[in-house]
Amino acid sequence: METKIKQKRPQLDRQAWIACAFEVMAEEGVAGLRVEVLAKRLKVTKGSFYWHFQDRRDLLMAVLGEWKEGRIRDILKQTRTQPGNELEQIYHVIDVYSTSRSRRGVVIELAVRDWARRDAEAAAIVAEVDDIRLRCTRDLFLACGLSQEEASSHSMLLYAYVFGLSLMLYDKFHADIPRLKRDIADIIARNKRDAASPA
Amino acid sequence: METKIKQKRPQLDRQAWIACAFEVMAEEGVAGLRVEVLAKRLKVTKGSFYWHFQDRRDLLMAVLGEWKEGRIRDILKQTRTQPGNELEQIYHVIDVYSTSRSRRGVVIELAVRDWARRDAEAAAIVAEVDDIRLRCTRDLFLACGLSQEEASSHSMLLYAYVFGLSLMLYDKFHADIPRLKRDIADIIARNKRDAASPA
DNA sequence: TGGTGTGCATACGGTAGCGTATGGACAATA
DNA sequence: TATTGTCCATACGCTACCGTATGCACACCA
Repeated sequence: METKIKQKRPQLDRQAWIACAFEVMAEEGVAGLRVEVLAKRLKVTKGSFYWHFQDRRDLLMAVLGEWKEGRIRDILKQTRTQPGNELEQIYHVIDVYSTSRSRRGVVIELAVRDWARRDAEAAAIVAEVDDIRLRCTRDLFLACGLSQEEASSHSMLLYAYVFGLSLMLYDKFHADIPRLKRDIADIIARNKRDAASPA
Repeated sequence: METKIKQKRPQLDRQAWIACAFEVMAEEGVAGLRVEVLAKRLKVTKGSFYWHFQDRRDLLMAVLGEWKEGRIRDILKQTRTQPGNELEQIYHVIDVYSTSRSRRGVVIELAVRDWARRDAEAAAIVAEVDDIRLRCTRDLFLACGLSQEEASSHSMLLYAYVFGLSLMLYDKFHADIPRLKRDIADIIARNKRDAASPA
């Protein structure tokens, strides 16, 4: 004798499919992003899917666009700061992008980059995002007084490090990983420490 | 009127299938590693495959084992050096593992790590390889006079950097990428440079 | 010359997935 | 109340796979 719920399904839109696609992509990668799998998750049939999307690629491109916008918005947010606070902000960026924080975001990031290795359009988007990110943190290093070349090197090191870290399985290597990460952040943020702090 | 070639196919063995599997994995990732695709490449049918292998997973495990052995052999080779030559060897490792060198090796590396994200056995192998690599370069840093903690940090930074670099698309960022890479290698190899070289 | 095992071909059943065609429920509207 | 548009279900054909069963050629061996 259950209350007769009207079961008014909220009507799906493209956004709902895209959101679900990010979920699946985080778990299975782009290869696992199948129309019928998404349909099953959303408890509809693929008749619905092909109403909202031209085909599978249409969805993939929508996912890609959304990812790009989100990543750009995020890096701008993470690197915007008050003048004088740039060094602290650099540490913040390293921390935020270091795996442990948002496992989900990292996994999606890796899935997209894996995708980009075999798809030109995805590669173009990733290249664009990478370029913006590199410039954002380079500007932080510039504000800290590094030269153009130094700032560029450190910015590149920063990103390569945080992404590379997300690829590795280093649990057995050292007992105090957080400490290692702090030391590494120091190296990336200002390798001048040894020269400056004793002065 | 061609010479009547006897077409004596050389008889395939497991090794031939595994070698072909590495090729396909480099191009398509683990997801693209299909029995019938390999068969087509080797110009046989899958009847042959199931003669040499139990099933698809049997091949995958063989690939994984081979990858592990090769990676361990390689890191031992790349980090073995004469006493006193350790710093140079560190630069060598950074250079060798930096993308541009062996595109093929890098792509396979990424494919395996992508695989490890969803397969426990692959993850275990990757963890083992990572651990060995981290220890190998840590020993180089130790020989250079760094403390245990410093050596560990630098070793971790080194690997995260080289793998992370292979994930990125940074062409537009800077005109002289080789120079940036050299500067970064300096940072990783000895962040004491600024303190030491003026002395 | 018959026998045996190796290495592969052929054929089959089964699943998963793509995209299409068509129809039906339901709401808004006229 | 009839009409129209929106959103989804159903059913279909097609391809790419997996794994199995069985047969066939050929070398080697007695």
